[in-house]
Amino acid sequence: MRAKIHLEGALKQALEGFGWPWPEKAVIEPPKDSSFGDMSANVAMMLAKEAKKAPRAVAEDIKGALANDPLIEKIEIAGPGFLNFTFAPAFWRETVGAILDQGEAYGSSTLGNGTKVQVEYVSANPTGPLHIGHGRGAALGDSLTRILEKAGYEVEAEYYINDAGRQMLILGGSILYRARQIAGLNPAEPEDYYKGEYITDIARDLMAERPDLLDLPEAEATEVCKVYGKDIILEGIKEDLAAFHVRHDVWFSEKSLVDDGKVDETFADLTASGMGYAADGAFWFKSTTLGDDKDRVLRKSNGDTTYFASDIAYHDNKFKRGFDLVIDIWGADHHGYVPRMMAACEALGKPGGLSVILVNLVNLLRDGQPIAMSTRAGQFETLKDVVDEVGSDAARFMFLSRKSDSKLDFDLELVKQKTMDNPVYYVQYGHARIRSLDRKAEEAGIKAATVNPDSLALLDTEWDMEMLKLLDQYPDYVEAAAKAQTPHLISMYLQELASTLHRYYTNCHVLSAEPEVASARLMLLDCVAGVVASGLGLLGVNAPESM
RNA sequence: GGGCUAUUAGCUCAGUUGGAUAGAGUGCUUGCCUCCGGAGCAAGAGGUCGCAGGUUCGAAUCCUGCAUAGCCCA
Repeated sequence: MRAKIHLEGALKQALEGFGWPWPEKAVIEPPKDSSFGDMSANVAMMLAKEAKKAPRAVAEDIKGALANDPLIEKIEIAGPGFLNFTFAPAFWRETVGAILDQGEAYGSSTLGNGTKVQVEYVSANPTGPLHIGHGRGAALGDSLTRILEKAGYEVEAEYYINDAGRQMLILGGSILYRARQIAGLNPAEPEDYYKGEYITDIARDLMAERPDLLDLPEAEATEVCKVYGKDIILEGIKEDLAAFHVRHDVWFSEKSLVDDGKVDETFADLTASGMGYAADGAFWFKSTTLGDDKDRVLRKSNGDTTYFASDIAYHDNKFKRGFDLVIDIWGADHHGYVPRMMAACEALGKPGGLSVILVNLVNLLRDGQPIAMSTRAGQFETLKDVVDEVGSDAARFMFLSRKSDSKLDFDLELVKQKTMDNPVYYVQYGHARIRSLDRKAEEAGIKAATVNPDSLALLDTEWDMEMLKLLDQYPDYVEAAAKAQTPHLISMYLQELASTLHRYYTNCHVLSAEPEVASARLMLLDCVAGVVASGLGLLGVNAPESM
């Protein structure tokens, strides 16, 4: 980040001197191949037309203007018009000071500038325990929350409880059915019901608490079952999420939305803005004006409101709570719903206010063999089972090491392994290794150096430089992950950081070096451990002192 | 039937707004311990970026068609 800021400033000044505009699409970043230098800029190519010169000639002019910068050691021009910069070692060494000064705040930025963001995720119907697929959404949402906060956004995490629809009636009916079975009444099997064993457990508990249950009228009994079941299941969901270190600030009830008349309010708003109308005894959303192929029903002629209607009202409510940006995390099977929801937000006067992240399927495997999952049939691997078996850290890292919108193979045996097959151990081991070194150093009476020109000058090997350059990039990765809403960038950075650390460890011995050098290296490794811990923290993964 | 998303090394996957010689890990081959945790490090081999056109100084990336797979809607 320091390198990027310095270079951008210097380039802007140089371009201003020539009277050339700053190209909007300029890319200033470390080149993919480090043999090209420390930082690379493609501005010359983009200015060629403006300056009426060949890209190479433009690059030569810029190079001349920056020739006297004391922090830049070397400037090279590559064929296509890239300017490649190599910074002086002294510049990189100051990264240590920046990291130690900022402490845990290192990596934060003002990118978000206090923008109010809501991240809504998991939001599974309270009709059964969370399964592995919900776990992926949970890891993503929680990590994104942490990353956005680090990047200067004001974030609220929310769980939307679908407690008003048909699924809840089915839940009530399922519990009642099991209760009657337990009582030996031989009831008729419902058309559609949840078959999991947990339903029977809930029915048994409820009967102990309400011995009068089966004497109640059908509708009332179903209602009692529904409310009781929902509360129990929701409690279980909260426990599972807590064990997975997932945070929700607000638990928002769909039922409260309906009961408070918010749906009708939103209908009125839509009518006022010309985006809603009544016809054929129903109420319609005029989505055709926003590119949909047909208008959508919000309230059917029989008076029932559709899922879409409560979703619009819910998003209306979110915006009225003052969020500048609303991020929804959904299962990828709802992708067809995205344009419609986007259109609805536009109709609510918030174009661009909604961002939907899709989370694809998780294939749960054991030793390469698929484990069958089906919620309705009651046979599935729950999130709890998986977390109990492989641990929260390994599961979260696995979920967050791929971009969300692609299918993920989750092999329990691989995720559990404490080997190179499993990147989370590689990264955590890096942290533990530094801490182990700290303990050894303490025994030997060696302390980390303080930041001063003498101690910094001892960080003079190629591995020191490599390490410092990568540490300097951490804030850039945080910003990139926040902008693109992709936590897996952090995971990839951490793997690279760990790899560089292990290389450093092998090539630059600490305790056997001269005492001053050992102290300087301990100081650098303190920075590395801090950044590893910070990055793992963004993923919600623990940074262990020893393993 | 209409639509969305994917297809990159043997395998699992990165690749930001179009930019340099397309990158990691794993697996395979071969090296490195009188030394801080070898749970490590290093080197090598491995590619028609699904196929065919197009756009331009330049395409894994953008456009069109086709193939295959998954999902959504009717």
